[in-house]
Order: sequence, then structure tokens, then C-alpha cells
Amino acid sequence: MTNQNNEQEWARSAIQEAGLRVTMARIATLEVLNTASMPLTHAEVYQALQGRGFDKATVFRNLNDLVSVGLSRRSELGDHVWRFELLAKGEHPDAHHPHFVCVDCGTVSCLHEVELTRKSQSMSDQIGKVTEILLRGHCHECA
Amino acid sequence: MTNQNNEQEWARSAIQEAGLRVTMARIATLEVLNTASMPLTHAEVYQALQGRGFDKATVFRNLNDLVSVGLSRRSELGDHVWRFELLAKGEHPDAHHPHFVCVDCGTVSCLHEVELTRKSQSMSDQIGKVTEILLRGHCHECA
DNA sequence: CTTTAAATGCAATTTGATTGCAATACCGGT
DNA sequence: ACCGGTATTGCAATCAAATTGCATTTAAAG
Repeated sequence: MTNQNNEQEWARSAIQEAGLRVTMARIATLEVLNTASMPLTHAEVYQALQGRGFDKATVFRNLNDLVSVGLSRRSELGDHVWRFELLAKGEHPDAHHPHFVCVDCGTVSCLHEVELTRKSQSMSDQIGKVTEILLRGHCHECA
Repeated sequence: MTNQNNEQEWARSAIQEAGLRVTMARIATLEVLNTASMPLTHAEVYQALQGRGFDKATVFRNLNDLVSVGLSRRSELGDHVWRFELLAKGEHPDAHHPHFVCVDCGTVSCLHEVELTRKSQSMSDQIGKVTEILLRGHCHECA
């Protein structure tokens, strides 16, 4: 109970500080993203809000709004679906942490600790500036 | 003239060797990809074939066919549009080596030596079996 | 030349995403 | 606590990339 209130209060102020109007739909959307442990598609967020009566266009717009004020990141992991992920406070929108995408079930996992070897970093630096690391494969569920 | 004939002849045999039927649409599609200096969208390929009378569904199907027989690679830069690029002869589509994709020009570079740290490998192993490593960013040409 | 499976053209459809607009809700000022 | 202007919402319509169903055509094996 207190927990919920805290979370809602956090969402309220996050939205307000970002310069957006505090609405039910925005609070709810932000809470869904906050609870998730992985990037969510619009469909998944909408699904999680079923019963609350929000329109899907509203959810779309709010997700994009959260992105444009820097609270969330929108990324595309190779399956033509946008995924939305809360940004940690102060986290740079372009500095993606690595993700793992299961090519069978489509599940996405965040890999905060994964990085390239030193040598690999300098090799890739010769090609360009890496902004995103994406691993694909078969997750244990599907394998 | 001889040049054109050579190229067409090359396309014919490439298609045939791949196990597909040799059709006008496929030859033309393959030639467009071969001439391009960067990955092309379906729209761009279709555009380049204007006047030849091919249907856009046919172009779509052929692009995907070329991908599925390993003549071409299909990639996604983050703008929800597939891009198609000819594979160098012998280049393996299943990418056993990491790739770098420039999100600006779409060019794909092979990074044979790049690998993850040991720790990262074991971390990702906990999630699943990694079959592909993809780095995205801005190449030096575009930066 | 005949046969037959593959490929094509055309239209319709799917799906994720976006937009126009009237109605509504937020929020700063009174 | 109330008001007014504007941001936001709901709803339906729309868009664009991609895909599909099906009758017709065509490649290529025999």
C-alpha cells in the first residue's frame, strides 16, 4: 500500500519534473515501465494496462512523450517493433546497455554487465563509434 | 554492352547456383543490389526497377528469396525498414563473426576479431546460447 | 513439346504506428 | 474554490511497410 503510494508519488514527480502534465495515463504507463525488467513493446504496455480503459493511441503517445522528455528510451532490436525502456536517472539516451534477443520467442533481456574485450573495443573503434551492443541467440527456455 | 552481358550472366548463374529459378525479376533485382554501394530498402530497389513492370510484391518476395538462399543479407537499422545488401561470395549469412552496422548509411562491416570478455560470455550464457553479435553505431564516414 | 512446380501480378489484408478532431482534464492564476 | 486556456485523451480514420491468396504465367526437367 505504502509501496504503491510511493511509486505513484515517484511517477508523479518524475513526470512533472520532466515538464509534462501529470495524468492518470502517464502515471500508469510510467509505472509499468518502471516495474518491467526488460524493454517492453507498446503492445505489452497496453496489455499491462488493460482494464484501466486507456486508448492505445494514448499509450503510444505517452510512451513517445516519455521518450522525448528523456525519461525513457525507444529502441528497435531487429524485429520491427519499438521497445520502451525506462532510463536510469541521468542515464544517457544514446548509451544503450547490451541486450539479448531470443530469435525464437522474441524475448529481450538486458545485459548490464556485458562488455567487449579491450582489444575488441579498439578494433571496433577503428570502424566507428559503437552505440549499441546486441546479442542474438536462443534463450534457455527455447533451446 | 559486353559489361551488361557479363553482369547479367553473372546474375543468372548466381541465381541458378543458389537453387532458384532464373527469372527476369530476379536477375534485375540482383543486378540492382550488385550495383549499389550500400544496403537498399525495398522501396529503393523497387524504384530502381521502375519501368520494368515488376510488381512490388514480386520485388519483396525476390529480395527475401535472395536472403534465404544466402545471396543477400537483410538488416534493420532502427527505422523499421529492411535493407538488403549483397553478400560477398562465400560470406556466411549466419554471421559467425560479429558485425558492425552503421545506423546512418546502413553499411555492415565484419569484425572478425571482436569478442566479449570472459565474464560477459558467462553472463550471457546464463541467458541463452549466443549466435550473433551485432554492434551498432556511426561509422567514421558518417560521423 | 509437354508437364508441373515455381514464380508472378494484382488486389486485398495484416500489423505497428500515427493523425485529425471534438470532448475532456490538467494546472496556473485569480 | 473557481475559471480559462491549452495540453491531453478517446475514437475513428489513416498510413506505410510488409505479407498473403489466388488465378495466371513461366521456367526448366523429362
